[in-house]
Order: sequence, then C-alpha cells, then structure tokens
Amino acid sequence: MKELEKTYTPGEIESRLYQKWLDKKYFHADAEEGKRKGKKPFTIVMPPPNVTGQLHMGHALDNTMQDILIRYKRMQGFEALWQPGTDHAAIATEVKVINKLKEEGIDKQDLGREGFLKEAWKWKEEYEDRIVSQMYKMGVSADWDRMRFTMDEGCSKAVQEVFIRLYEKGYIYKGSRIINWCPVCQTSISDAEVEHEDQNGFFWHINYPIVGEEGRFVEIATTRPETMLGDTAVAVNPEDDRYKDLIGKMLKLPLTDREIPVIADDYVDKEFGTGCVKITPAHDPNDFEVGRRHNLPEICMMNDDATINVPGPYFGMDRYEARKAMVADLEKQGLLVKVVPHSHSVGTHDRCKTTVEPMVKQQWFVKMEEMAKPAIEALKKGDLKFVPENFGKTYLHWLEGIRDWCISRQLWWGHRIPAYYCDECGEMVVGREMPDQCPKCGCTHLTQDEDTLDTWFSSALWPFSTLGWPDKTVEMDYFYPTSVLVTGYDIIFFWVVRMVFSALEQTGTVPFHTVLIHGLVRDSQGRKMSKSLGNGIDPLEVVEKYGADALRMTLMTGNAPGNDMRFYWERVEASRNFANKVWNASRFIMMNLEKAPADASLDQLTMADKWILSKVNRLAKDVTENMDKYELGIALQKVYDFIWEEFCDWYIEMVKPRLWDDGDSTKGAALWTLKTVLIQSLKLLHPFMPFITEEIFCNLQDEEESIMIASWPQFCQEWSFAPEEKAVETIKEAVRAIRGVRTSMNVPPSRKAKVYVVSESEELLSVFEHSKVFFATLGSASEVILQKDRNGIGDDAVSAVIPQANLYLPFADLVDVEKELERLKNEEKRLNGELARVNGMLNNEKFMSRAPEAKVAEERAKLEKYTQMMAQVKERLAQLEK
RNA sequence: GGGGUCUUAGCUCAGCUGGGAGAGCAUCUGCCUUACAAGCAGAGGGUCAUAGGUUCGAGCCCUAUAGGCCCCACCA
Repeated sequence: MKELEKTYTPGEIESRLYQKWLDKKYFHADAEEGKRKGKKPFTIVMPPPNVTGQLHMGHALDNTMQDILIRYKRMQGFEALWQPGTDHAAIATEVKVINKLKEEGIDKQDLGREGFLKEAWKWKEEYEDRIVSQMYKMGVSADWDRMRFTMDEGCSKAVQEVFIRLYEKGYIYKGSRIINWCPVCQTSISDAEVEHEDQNGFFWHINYPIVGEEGRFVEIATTRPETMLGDTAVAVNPEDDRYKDLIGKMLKLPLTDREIPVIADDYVDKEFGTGCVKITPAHDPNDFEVGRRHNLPEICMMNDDATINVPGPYFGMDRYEARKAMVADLEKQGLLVKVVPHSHSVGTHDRCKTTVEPMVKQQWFVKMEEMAKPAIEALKKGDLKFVPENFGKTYLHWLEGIRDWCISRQLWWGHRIPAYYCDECGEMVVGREMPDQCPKCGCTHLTQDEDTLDTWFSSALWPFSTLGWPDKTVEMDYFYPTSVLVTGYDIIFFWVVRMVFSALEQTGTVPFHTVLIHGLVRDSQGRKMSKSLGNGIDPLEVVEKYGADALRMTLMTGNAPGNDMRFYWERVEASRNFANKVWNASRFIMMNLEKAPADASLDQLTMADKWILSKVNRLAKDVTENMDKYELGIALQKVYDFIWEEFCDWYIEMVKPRLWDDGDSTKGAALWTLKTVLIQSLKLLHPFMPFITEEIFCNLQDEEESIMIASWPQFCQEWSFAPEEKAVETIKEAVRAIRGVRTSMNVPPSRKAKVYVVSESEELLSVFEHSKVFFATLGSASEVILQKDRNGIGDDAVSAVIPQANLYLPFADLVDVEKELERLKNEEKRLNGELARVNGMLNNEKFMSRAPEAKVAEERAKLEKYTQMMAQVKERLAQLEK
C-alpha cells in the first residue's frame, strides 16, 4: 500500500493509468473468448467523429456516456465491445483540404483526382491521430485494436455491396430530378443537409403580357425574379373564376423572346399572392412537380456556380446580380407593378451556409418508400427504443414523410459510385469491378462514374460494416445486433434513421435495440458552442486544468437524457472538489490501514459498521437499477451523496475514536468496514470517474490488478441490516438536534457540554447507551446522561425535541428563555401543521377506502410520531412557562 | 402550417411508474476539530408559469392560455 499525496493531481496519474490499461489490453473484446466463456455480449459502436478537426464538448459528452455504459457492463461480466472509428466526412473534409491547399497556393483541379486524394489521405492520417489521442485523454475505453475508418477496405467493400444490392433490387436509380445544389461546393446535397432560415426579402409583382391581347397582363408575384429566364408556364388554380378564361392562352415572357402557356393546377392557392404563379421547373421543387405533371420543358438557366447561362444581356451574371439587373429592366419596361417586403424561408447548405440552388440534374437516388416501412414498424413493434421515448416521434415523423435520398455527390473524397459507362455507346454497367468490355457494343473502353456517395451512405452501414459484414464473421455473429447507440438528437435524421433502414434491409435486424439520446453542450449563457462565436471550450483544456474525471463528472451531473446542458467552470470546480474528497477520504483510510490490520467477520461489526454496510449495499442495488434505465445522472448523484454525506461526513467521523484507540477490540472491524465500503463505492464510481478510482483501488490493495476488471457490486442479503440502519438514523437525528441547539446559542465546538436524554423508550435509551461516544465526537458532548424523567435537570438548560426523546443541554449562562420559547413555539406550529395534514388524510373516508394499505399505515405511523413529539413540546413549554 | 419541448430556490439544473419540494453554485452565521479550508457544522431562500379538470391525493396525468427554445414543412 502506498501513501497518497495530499491533494489529487490528475495529470501524471491519468496518462500513466491509461497507458497501463492499453498495455494490459483491458479494452479489448473478443468474440471467440466471450463465446467460450459463455459471456453475454454488450456492444456499442462509436459514432465516428469526422476527420475534419478536433473533438469538441459534444464529443466529450457522447464519449463519456458510452464509456460509462461500457465500463459498467464490462464490470458486470459482459464481453463489452466498444467499436471505435472515424468518418471520412466527404464534403466537410474535402472543403478543408481544398482550403489547406489553397493556402499553399495549390488548386484542386491542378492536382487532379489522384493527387488530391493523396493529400486528403494525408489529412485523414494526421487528424485521426489527433482525435484518437484526444480520446485517450478522456479515458475512452474503446477497443482500439478494432479501429475502423469509413473509407477503409472493409467499409468500402460493404458500401459497394450495399450499393449493388440496392441497385439490383431497383431501390437505387439514376435519374434526372430536382436536387439541392450548392453553387460554392459545386455538388448536390440531400434534403437533410439543407437548413431553412427565414430571410427578409421581397415580393416582386410583375406583369406578363397576354399574347394577342394588347394591354392585358397577368400579374405574378415572385421572390426570385431572376428565375423567370427559366419559366415555362404560368399556373392558376382551375377553380379560380378570375383566371378561368386565361387557361390555355399564351403569355409573352418579359426580358425574353419566349412565349409560355397559362396552365391550371391545384397546386396554386387562390388566396395567396395574385393567384398566378410563374412556373420554373428547373429551379424550384414545386414547379418541378407541376412541370412534370404538365410536360413542361425544364430550362436550366444557371451554371453550376449559379451564374446565368441564358444567352443575352444577363449571361454570365451571378444570380443576385442578374436579379438586380432584371428588376431594373422590368421597371424600365413598365412591367414591374410593385415591390412588397416579404419574409420567406431560404434553404442554405449546412456546411457553408450558401443559399442552395434547386437544379434539375442527373443524380443517383435511393428509393425510400419501401425501406422506410420496416424502419417504422421496428419502432412500433418495440424492436427499437429511444431513451427518452419521445424522440421516437421525431424518428417516425421523419420516416413517414421521407422522400427519395439523393446519394451522389460531385466530390472526389468518398466512395466512388460503382457504375461504368461505355465510352462508345454510353451503356451503363453497375458492378463490383470495371467490366473488360461493354456488354452492349463490346467496346473495351469504359469509364467509372465520376461521382462519389453521400458520406451518410457509409455511416448508415457503420454498425455492421465495422463488424466485418458482408462477410460472415464471428463478430457479426456474436456482437451484432449491437446493444445501444448513443448520440445527439441533432443527427437522428442524418444517421439513426439511415442506420436502421439499412440494417433492416441488409441484415434483417435492427442495428441496435436502444438509442440513447443526449442534448447539446451549450456555453454558460445557453448559446450553442461554435467557432464563429468563439465560445467553444476545448475539452482538453478542461482535462489539463482539472482532470478527465472532473470533466466527465461535470458532463454527467444533473444531466437528463435528451436535454441540453450548460457548461461553466464553477461546475468543473465542484466536480474537482468531489474528486479531492474521494481522494482524501481514501488517504485517511489508507493511513490507518497502514498501522493496523483490517480484519473482521460480520458478527464483529458494530452498529455503525452494519449501518454503512447496509447503506452501501442498497446503494449498489439502486445505482444498478438507474444504470439499467440509462439514468446515468441520477446514478452518479446517488454515489456522490453516499460518499460525501453518509460515508465521509458520518461514518468516517463516527469511526475515528475506534481508530485512535489501540485498545479498542473493534478497531479491526472498523478498518475492514472502511476498506470494504470504500472499495464498493469506488467500484460504483468507476464508470464515471475511471482514473481516480483506479489509482486508489490499486494502491489500496496490491493484489487486485485493476478496478476496470473488478466485479460490479451486487445487493446481498448478508449485508442488509435494517435495525442498525434505523438506530443510526436516530443517532444522527439526535446529533443534528444537538448541533442545532449549539449553533443557535453560538456555542463554539471548543466548549463541551453535558447532554441529557430524557425518554420513556427503553429501546431508544438502549441504543443511545451504546452510542454515547457519538454524542461526544459529533456533538461536542462532555458527558451523556440517559434517564426516563427530567429529575436533576435544572431549568437553566436548552432543549431540543426529537422523536421519542427530549434533549437538554445545560448552558446556565447562555439560556435565553424567550429564545427558547420562540423555538419551541415554532416547533409546535410545525407539528400542528403536520398533524392537521395527517389527520386530514386519516379522517378522509375516501382516502381510507381507496389509498393503498401501505400508504395508510405510513400515515398512521406519522400520526403517532407527531403526536408524541407534540406531547414532548407541550411538556417542555409547560416547564418553561412555570 | 405541422410536431416536439421547456417554464421548479438569486443562478444552473435534477425530480424514476402521481403519495410530505432536492442538488451544485451563490448568500448569511460559526469553526484552521490530527483525511480534506478544493474543508466542517448550522441557517435563510420556492402559491413547482397561469387558469381549469381528473384523483382520496398533482411539480408529475388531461385541457386551455402566456412566454422561451428546437425540429420538420413546397405556399410562389
């Protein structure tokens, strides 16, 4: 056993212990071994962090929760696999690499695809290393031997396999649809990647002249006048009497030499705007639908960078530049009726915030309708559960309204689509390898599709691609489906939904049974932590200043699943203080253990020993229940309260006299209890604060290798001592009463005083007879006199009432009868209130007939207790008033 | 427009299936008591947003209202 330093210094300890854990391979989970030993598997796949940068507080929270669950299950004897890895984060990384190259004066196009990918891989290696080392510092106990990457060989194989299977099943198709286009990133993006934000804009009312009817116009209102270059119709509602006669007529499209028809479509809302809508099929999702219904031409009037591609005066202008110019021209021509301020929702790319341009393009899509069904069923049947449950609604809501998923991206960094085109005839072949020749024309020159897949396509397979799928591996067999997925509510759409339907389709089962959702970590003012605000706090900074345990504890206390939390340093300090408390209590225990052996059998334990043992025993049961319900914050709170209050403030204080007295025959028992309860507490605390618990655990008992692989405490009948629990609670109550009296009289602890206990209860007197020492050490009593009446107690004593007893402290010089009376009157008032409430219930016939028996009995017991205390108060009042 | 969620002590938040309101921080009063001043012992502080309802009993369930936040959505 080693002596501990006076204060806990996490730095050196944490890195040393983490290295030890790595060396000992404690994080490793093995399917073969688990099977052989008959262990149950417990699996978590880590949401793979993007290789775009460093970890933030959100990762710290996410990882902490997973680590707690994994460590808990590992201690419970599960073969616990925490599967780690990183995500290539297609567009996010590509943008970063492009920018980095730009700083070096290199253009992406100049490097070419091969050259660029080489750079991207270099980036990946660098950032992955950084991320992993950050996770080391947080105590993440993932199985690093199984580290995976979404673009590694195995994952890529899974991606290709899924693509081909879905294609062959007809669930993946290539088609010309309207998609969201980012003019800056120059790629398509999925609906989920579009963020809608309200912007203040205008409604431009424009007159479209009716062909052949000089001076007659159709007035349309638009928020995007520049798109009129792509108009191919104007629509009205077929039921709209105002415009019925116009249907079928042609309009002259201003600023062009084109003529477009007036069509009728239900889509148009008679009440909104002018009731006439310009239809731009190639640049608006609604118009696209209308266009397809009416076989309208789709005129793409913009280039990929959102400049105008229609020949004429606006050619080459940016879309906003063109808008200005066109509005000005319309005004000149007298076709601009009016401009009305109008707030409307604009789609932006979540990565770069650029306003998305809807465009019609050839892209690859996943048909969602059929695959969404089993995913919806899985939740409804209960195969999949969200914690907290209400997030299931979010999940359902999204799946029920799901549209086809655009999966192709015009990027280089990602999984290239396994489609090949014949250079000669254009025939397309989807396959695992490039065909030697075109199956149609026999030409031997084929080219692979230039596009790559949406990054979420590979993330969607993560729970099984990391376990070796599509091969039949022992890991798939044993660890799959996984147990819990831990993630933030912000990526339920992006990720959770897609994992579920992908898993159901490919593996026939849900990828996990439970989704544990957490919220966002916000700054102290409740704002989202973000780079642009500069209010982000680096978790590593916290680790360096206060230690990983303090960070983890901060993230877990008072945090309920699914709720956002605020981060502020005072909370970290509170966590650090707790670590220090644990440290010092342990230090105290170890100092004493050094001097004497801890040796006892259960029958040698004193009342106090049995009390704390009983307490820690039930704590184990309670905490386990909370852990199983994913109430991690509550579990931690209970461990915290137990260690600090019950164990440190009460038990250790109670036990001190026995440790100081070498002649005390129960000293061994005291030491045994201290050590035993400490170990139990450390084990319960370990998942939350792995480092400090390991350090103490190992110093405390040399024979044990690591607390990580120690067994999780279980409730046991032998450690259950109800009478002792009750007795100690009575003593605590008495001590608190004494302290209260002393404080209210301003008596310093240095001034000891006699304590008289007057009670008619033999049982209580007997308990106190054996615990006089506690009154001395905890209540500064010089002497404790127990008696059945108040003979011999002068009137000059201060008193306190506890159930079944009156306490008297003779402080002749301090007695203030007025104050004493006031205190008692207050107590009388309080008891009156309690009695009224209890009597109210017990005299209520409905309560008596309908409330459960246990509740009635509880209230009866209270009635008895309060009646008794009231009598005591009255008695004392009578004495004083005499 | 639809859906979700929140409103509890000065601040930040817990409060599990309904059964006498809790924590941390802050405040006040004593204590350097041989593990810990990053500590110990006491104390103050809340018509649990508002109004109804269900119930023997509501912070918790239901309805409405007010305010805050979030997500989804094709009203040009």
